[in-house]
Amino acid sequence: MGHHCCSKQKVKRGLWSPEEDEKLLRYITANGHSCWSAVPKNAGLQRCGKSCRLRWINYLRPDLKRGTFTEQEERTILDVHRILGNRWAQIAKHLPGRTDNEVKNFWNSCIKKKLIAQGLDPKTHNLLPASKNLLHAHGGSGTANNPSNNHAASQFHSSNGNDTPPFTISSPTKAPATVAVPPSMVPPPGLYDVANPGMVIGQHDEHAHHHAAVAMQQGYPYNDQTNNGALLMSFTDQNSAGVHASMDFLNGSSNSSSSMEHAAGMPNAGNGFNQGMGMSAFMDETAAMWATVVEPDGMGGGIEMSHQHLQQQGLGQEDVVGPPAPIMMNGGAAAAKGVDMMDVSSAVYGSAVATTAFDLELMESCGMFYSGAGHGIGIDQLQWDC
DNA sequence: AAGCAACCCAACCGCCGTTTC
DNA sequence: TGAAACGGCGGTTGGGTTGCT
Repeated sequence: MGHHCCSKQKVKRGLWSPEEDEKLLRYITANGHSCWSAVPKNAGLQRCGKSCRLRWINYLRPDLKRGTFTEQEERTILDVHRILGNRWAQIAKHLPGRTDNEVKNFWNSCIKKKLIAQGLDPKTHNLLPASKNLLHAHGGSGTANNPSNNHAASQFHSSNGNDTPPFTISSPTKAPATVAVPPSMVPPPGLYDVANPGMVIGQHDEHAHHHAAVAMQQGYPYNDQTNNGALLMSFTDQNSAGVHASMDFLNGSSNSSSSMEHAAGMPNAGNGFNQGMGMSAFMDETAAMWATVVEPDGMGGGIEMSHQHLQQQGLGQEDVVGPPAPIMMNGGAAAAKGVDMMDVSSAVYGSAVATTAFDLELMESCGMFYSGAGHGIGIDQLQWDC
């Protein structure tokens, strides 16, 4: 059963001949395509309007970029897909000259396989269960989240006795029904314990200038109910010497990679962040949140927490400041882990310097910061009125 | 060289939301 | 207000190409 516009007339199907291409190209160049259903008749083609539209969009359009995808394009696809999932048209909008069909084909024939080869689920960008099991088999008692749930954060445990995972992947793939954050709830810059809404761990002030802020009162600043992709996703690698962080979104309008550049891009928003300093935070379904602050030189880092809160958690400042120290905040039980962070994209592509066109427009286009009730956090607010 | 399998990608299918009448 | 037309999208298909045996 064909499309209704095709069922009315006898139309040709299959590959387009050069003659047909020329007819369509000539017609649209001269007349445009205000009404696709009229195009085949006016252009003298035995095709349905839908087929003409597809041919124009995917092949004849003059602004199309042909040829293989660049590494940068590849990274952009990966980054955007992580957030949007299989919304190829949206992804393609961030790749000038590329069509949704092209992106989709490239994903299915190339990127998807790369991810699978890396043991990652191409849908969620999480580790595949088989890979998780493999890594769990390295030993150590687990603090793992529900292992049957591929969406949960995956934690692996090294044999070094400190129960520190070799790396951690967290990907909040299930968005809450609605993240409605009234403007009054938009918190000031500071570091927040997501598991305890309202609990301010760190304040932004002149003296504690390395504090980063994540304002996620009840979950994720994410309102795409159909998407299963990860909003925030990072690897943490305790064995890495440098401090790397990843905030895979929020890299502002600047071109940023998915690792350090993302983290460094975030502070560009201004208030609440210092230039060149990034924060990485990611959460899992148990509302656990990891966070770290990254120094621009990649040597410092760690998290500064309020002394009061540290005491509440039975931690001293030295526990979290200094060495790279992402903090896991889960139900108020903070645990300092000496881990560094590496973005999954870098893990896949082995590059931490490539850039992406991923930008704030995307965030808005997917409704990421807007609640259904109209009380969501706007991009401008997310940047803290920069 | 022939046969086969895997891969690529252009095109189709069917659904959905929006617009028009 | 509802039906039809239309445009757009994501999933799927199938023919052509390439690589391997």
